[in-house]
Amino acid sequence: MRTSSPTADPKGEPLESTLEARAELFQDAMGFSGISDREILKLAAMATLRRFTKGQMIFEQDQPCDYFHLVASGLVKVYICSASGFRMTYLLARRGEPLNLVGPFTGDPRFLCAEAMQATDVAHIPRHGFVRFVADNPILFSNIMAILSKAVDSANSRLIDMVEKRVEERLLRVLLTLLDKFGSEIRLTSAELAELAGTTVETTLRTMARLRSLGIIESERGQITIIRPASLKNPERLPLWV
Amino acid sequence: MRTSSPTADPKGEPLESTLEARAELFQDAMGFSGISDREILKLAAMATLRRFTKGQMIFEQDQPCDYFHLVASGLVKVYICSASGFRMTYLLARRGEPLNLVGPFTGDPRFLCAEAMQATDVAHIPRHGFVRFVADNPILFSNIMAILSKAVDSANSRLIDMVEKRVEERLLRVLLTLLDKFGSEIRLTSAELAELAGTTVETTLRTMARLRSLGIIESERGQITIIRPASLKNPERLPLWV
DNA sequence: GCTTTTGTATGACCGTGGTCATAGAGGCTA
DNA sequence: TAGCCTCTATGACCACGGTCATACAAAAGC
Repeated sequence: MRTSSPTADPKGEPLESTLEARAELFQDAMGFSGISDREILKLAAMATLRRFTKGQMIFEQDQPCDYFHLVASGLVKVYICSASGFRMTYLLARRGEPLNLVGPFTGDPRFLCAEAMQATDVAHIPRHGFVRFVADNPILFSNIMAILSKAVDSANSRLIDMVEKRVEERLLRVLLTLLDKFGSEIRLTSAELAELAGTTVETTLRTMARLRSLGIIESERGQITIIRPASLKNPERLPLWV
Repeated sequence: MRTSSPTADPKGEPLESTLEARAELFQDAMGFSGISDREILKLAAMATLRRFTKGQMIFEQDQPCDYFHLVASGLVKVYICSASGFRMTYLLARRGEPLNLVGPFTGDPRFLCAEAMQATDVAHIPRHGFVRFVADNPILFSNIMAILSKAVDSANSRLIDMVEKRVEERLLRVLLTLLDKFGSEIRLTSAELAELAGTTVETTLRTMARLRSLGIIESERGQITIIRPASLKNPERLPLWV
């Protein structure tokens, strides 16, 4: 039934898991609220878990999309990569967050790459099964649309930021977003922050030095601590989606 | 039945139209392929046409989304507007193109504004009716997802362009896109081009002067003619989505 | 133990492009 | 015809931030 398109085998190590554990994962996954337990079990039955090590790719750009991916544990960055190697991270996903909501519907290759930032487990559902499931549970459509609308808005909002905001402002917005999502202890390197803010490592380090001298943050290798969260919460500054 | 939320009356002048004319519009509208004629008639029955003059707003940001909009004639730009007044156009829609595919599903206010660039007619469908129609015609979901996936990819791709491409390259990409969509005669001003490329009018004018001296384009007031289309078709350079 | 790699830190340089200014040409209305 | 607005055009200025360089500390590998 499958065409002989250049599909890629899923990466990562297969992982044993119980149906209940998978069901529990989908139960409170982003975008899956309002689905009955019985339906959730169908999803869980289709899913398989795979384990990825730090730095391992979960999917790469220009590959057809054969699976829907949902993070079960760990942390994943989803980014786009330009021809010249420039990266822009636009999603940091942890347990319960999907990596590719759109891809499974078309199956077409996209620009996106996903990479594990830590040891990470990811649930895979074959795309056709996923699409059929969504068709059977129309509530999912509204959920997915709501998420996509945020994603599109966020991307467009960042576009404007790139034009009219300087690096410091963009970095503050990234920090605010991370504060909302991960709390005041942010375990990211300057390189990772740079990819989120759309700038270089050097400029990020310089800007961080300024923020440190202002007493807004403290930092050590691989970790940033936000000392004065209030100073990030400028009413002009909304958190990004991610 | 309607809540007393701060809904805005639709703008523009009501326009008489026949059911057949509206059906014909939806027939070949973007994203509506694969719908039976009988179903199309239902859509057409829900729709009303409104006329807008050049410069008139079709919807504005932070307004709840009460209608699905489809362009029947003319040209509309959909853009986001920053607090400081900076604009970034991300869609030029003409006959058959929807203005807000996502909004009707959530109804929430978004960042977007839509403005008529010429005398323009737009079909309005109340959002609840539209959502119900989509639920009854699941093919629409895949169509919409396919369009959204392009929109998200395009936004992300432009994000990368903003970081690593200089203005000339971005402008060339915009010109290539416009060439594909409108042909070699592009009836836009430098200000409109600037909003598409994410730069200022002055820089656009300077860059256009350079392209003119290279013999790539010719231009007069309100119009750009691409003389050497081949020179835009660098294999590195993909057209944007719109 | 050593070496290598990764992350942080900072200086020097300078190009792109934003801002402000001025000016003229084309089009519209009164 | 005058007056006004829009669009085009171009010069002068300079700051933000990218690039390249060096240095050092911490972690990781062998």
